[in-house]
Amino acid sequence: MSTDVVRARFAPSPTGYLHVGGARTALFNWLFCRKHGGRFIVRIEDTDILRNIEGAERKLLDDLTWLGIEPDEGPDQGGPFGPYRQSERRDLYDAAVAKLLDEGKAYYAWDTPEELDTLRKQAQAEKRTFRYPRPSVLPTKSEADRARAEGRSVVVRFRVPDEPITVQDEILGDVTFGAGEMEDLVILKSNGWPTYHFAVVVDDHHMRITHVLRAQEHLMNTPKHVFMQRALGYEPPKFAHLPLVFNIDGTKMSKRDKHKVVRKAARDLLKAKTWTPDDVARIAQATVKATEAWLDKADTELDMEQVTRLAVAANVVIPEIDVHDFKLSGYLPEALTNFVALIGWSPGGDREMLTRQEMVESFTLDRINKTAGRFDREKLLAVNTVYCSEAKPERLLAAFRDWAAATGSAMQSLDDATLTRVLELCKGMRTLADVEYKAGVLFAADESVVYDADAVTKILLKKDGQGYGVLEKLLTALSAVSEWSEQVINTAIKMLAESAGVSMGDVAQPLRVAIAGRAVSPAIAESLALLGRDKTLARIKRCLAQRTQHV
RNA sequence: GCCCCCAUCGUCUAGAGGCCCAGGACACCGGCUUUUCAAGCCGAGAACCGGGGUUCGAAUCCCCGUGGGGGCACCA
Repeated sequence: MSTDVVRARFAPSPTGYLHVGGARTALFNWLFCRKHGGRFIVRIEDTDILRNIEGAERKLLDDLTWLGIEPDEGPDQGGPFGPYRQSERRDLYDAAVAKLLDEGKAYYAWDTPEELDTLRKQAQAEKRTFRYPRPSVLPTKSEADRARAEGRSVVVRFRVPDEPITVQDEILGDVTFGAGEMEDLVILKSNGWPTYHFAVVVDDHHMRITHVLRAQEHLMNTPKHVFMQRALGYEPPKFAHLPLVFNIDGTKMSKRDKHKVVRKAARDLLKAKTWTPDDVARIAQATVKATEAWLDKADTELDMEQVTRLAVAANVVIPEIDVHDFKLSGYLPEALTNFVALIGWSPGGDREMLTRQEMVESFTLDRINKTAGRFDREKLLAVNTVYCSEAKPERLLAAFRDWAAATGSAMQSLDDATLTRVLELCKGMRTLADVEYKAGVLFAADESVVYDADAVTKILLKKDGQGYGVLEKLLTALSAVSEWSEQVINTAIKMLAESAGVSMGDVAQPLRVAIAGRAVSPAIAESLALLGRDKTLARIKRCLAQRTQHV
């Protein structure tokens, strides 16, 4: 490129939420641009009209924003080389196709899918690698028109030069492909839309893309792209193929994993005769026919809501795959990006926790690995824990509000002061969701407290119901507390434990079960302070009243 | 089947010929702390895929093998 301004892009298809793998690709492109004072472009690759999903583009863009990966040019912000949706750039592709056709570098073809399929099978039977057989004499335009008039579907294929090619990759080094290893690929589909390969080449040129950082699964596409760039007289950009990201078990991370986990659980329950096929359908709120097809691996038969219902009933956790999933699970965007940056890249030394600015400063292509990495959720959790504990109160508050709004948590209604206090009380949290898990009951209605059977047995009933005895004493003691503050409450509880000759745990635990229904809550005195005297006493009474049921 | 890429603890990685009988982080195990759950603190174990070279010297360079992965659409 004649200009020395770095321009890199992230080019997702609007087929769903942003995948974490895609997020990493986007992040690396963004970091690279920031590092070099370049421009980060987002382009929507929506040439496959059938696969486009309504609303997906918005979600994709919103997820990027949430991650702090803001485009300099894109559908939202526009820019000098727009439009930034391929569906709006048809004329560019048409012109480029016409040029290639004119110069004999591309040609018409009208084989039916069935014909191609037959040829492929034939090749397979003969243990031969199938490559589209280029006709020795290329069809003319009028022949193509005639075929079209006869109802044939006409495509345009690129005539791949019969010569070896070496692709220079900034990460992998030189990669050479032998002559005749690529077939004449379709560049214009019969519906008039360009294929991915062609649109990418044309757009990267017109958008002045200087660097293509993409996943390694695209490596084999690169020679095709370079051939096309040469044929069109474009200067190829620099390429850098990023190592892939897999699940911890080495399988590909895909949206299907969500179905897979739930399907396995459902099958196990069916096998154990815990569920019947009718149960599955009832729980999912779908037809038996649909659930059976789904159980037989037809992902599309059930939507995510139905699958989620099954997951809840089967008590399995659906793995997070999309950025949005991680958001709902309570991860901080800065933790997610930090973690994901570390798969296939490292800043060197023993550094791991980096601010975005530090990442930008230390980001170089030569520090990107060639080896595929695995997505270790445990490590992500650890990174998130560190981010939560190091976040400033304001940041944590904002992140929690963001999370609460996204999940529809009831804690949304709390005021800033209270929430800040709760967040402080919950320090040590691994995710934002932990906050609700731990402190949510304190803000719920008294009647909604459900007593965990295990906690009741272990804490209230043991030693002949010692726990209940403590609660009765607590009722009196707490009623008499002069001032309802954490300090005074704490003193009252301690004194009670001392005079009764029991440990702090013997008092705090029953009290915790009384107010929270289980053995988990923030520090007891703080919890009571937050709950308020009336509700505390009411909950203790309610717990005592249910004693008979417990026994 | 054909083409291509890759190879350090269970996982992510540091390591660009001697600084490495290999360092960090997560996980795991043991312990401490503790009114719960988390968090925190201390400690232990844990790897250069195999075989040949090159070199005074190789985790680092070369070759072969093995293993893992990716790609072979009118999907992107």
